[in-house]
Amino acid sequence: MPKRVDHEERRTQIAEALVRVAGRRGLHAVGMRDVAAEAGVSLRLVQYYFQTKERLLFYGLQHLTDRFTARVGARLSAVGPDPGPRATIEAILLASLPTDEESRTFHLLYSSYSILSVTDDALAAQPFIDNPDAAENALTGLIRRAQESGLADPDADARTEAISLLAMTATMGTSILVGQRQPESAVAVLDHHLDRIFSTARARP
Amino acid sequence: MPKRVDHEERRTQIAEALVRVAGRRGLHAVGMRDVAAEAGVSLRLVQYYFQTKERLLFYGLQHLTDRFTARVGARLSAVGPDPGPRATIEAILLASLPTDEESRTFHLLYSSYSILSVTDDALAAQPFIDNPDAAENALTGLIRRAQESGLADPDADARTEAISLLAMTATMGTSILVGQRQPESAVAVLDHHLDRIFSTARARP
DNA sequence: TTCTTCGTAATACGAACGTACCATAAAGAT
DNA sequence: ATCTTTATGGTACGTTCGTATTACGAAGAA
Repeated sequence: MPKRVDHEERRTQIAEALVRVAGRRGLHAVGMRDVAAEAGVSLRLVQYYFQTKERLLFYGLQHLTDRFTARVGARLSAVGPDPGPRATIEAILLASLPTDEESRTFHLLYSSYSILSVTDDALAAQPFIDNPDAAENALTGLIRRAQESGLADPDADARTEAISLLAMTATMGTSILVGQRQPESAVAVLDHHLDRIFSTARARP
Repeated sequence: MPKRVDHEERRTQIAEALVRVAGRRGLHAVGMRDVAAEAGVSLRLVQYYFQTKERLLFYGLQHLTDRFTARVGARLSAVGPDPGPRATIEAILLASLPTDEESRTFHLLYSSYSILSVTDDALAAQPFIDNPDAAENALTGLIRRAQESGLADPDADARTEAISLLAMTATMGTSILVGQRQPESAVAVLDHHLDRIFSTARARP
């Protein structure tokens, strides 16, 4: 046989080509020939490693979320050793905002997949559904721990605030993507709410 | 000539067929033949009233936003004559949540158009961009007036809160759409923040 | 060495899509 | 009554897409 190549590596290479071309022209517009050209391989090879376009798209989504998870992890370690809960939350949220090319692509494609999953049952059954829950649980835990440490408002509802922060981040991310909002504006809004949550003030007049 | 039909009426009829079929199968999957079949007319007629598919999509988007604006207006009048600012805001936000078939379709298609506009310059230049600004300004004004009337926390930043409420509503709407969240949960989160904003408590310990 | 299997290529096929073209009946205008 | 315009239908064209088919060189197995 020929050089016995690593299939997983090749699949990753092709999936990254998919992400690049989809980030440029939109997920709806990418064909198998585009992916092949972008990856520098023949159309037949894309078929060889992913038998069908559907499978290619699934794999691409998986690859996308994996890369994003790794990216958030890297951001977290970058804020220094043992960061406080607020810094941790801020890092997670800011990593989700489309401020550079990679996060822009991620946001665009993740949104595209989500919207697609509404009318595509096969996609709706894919694993990326549990990702939001994980983020929500993580933020809820961080806020709870901050409350126990006296760093955050003990009267705040941790889960509600976690949901709110993630929800605001997502929409404002899309607004940045379509050019309706500047990243600084989004950061200001998020910081506003972090200030509120991470204040030990008890509000009762 | 034949019966001299109202062009605008026909276009509306076809645009509504577009919205229906796109709401069912997704905007990316709708072709001119589908729209023609759904509207009960020939393919040629769709071409006759909209020369190109791009124009059909533009008109469909316009029709969609018009219908939604009317829907929100109807909801507003339904809350009774001269409602308070909070009831008004609540009506606007709840009307945006995809809780029935029409709002579900609106949310799905508006999101699809938005995502599409990121990679489609012609769509990005379309009018639907200013709609979010209008909602943001409306909510900001309502909060400001509530503050002046002593109904809302005078320390709140009206615009930031307006942005936040709309952002949360949008993301949670998508979550409902993809089946990740129940409408009641979204309403609870929104009410939580409305309670906070519409409390006259001064928070300083 | 011969045989089989794996990676890669080129190309063909059938379907679907947007668009263009041709046709025609009906209703005013002259 | 003829002519022109309008609304509508049918259908053909060219392209693109996902997928299938065929082919072939190279490397380990026998």
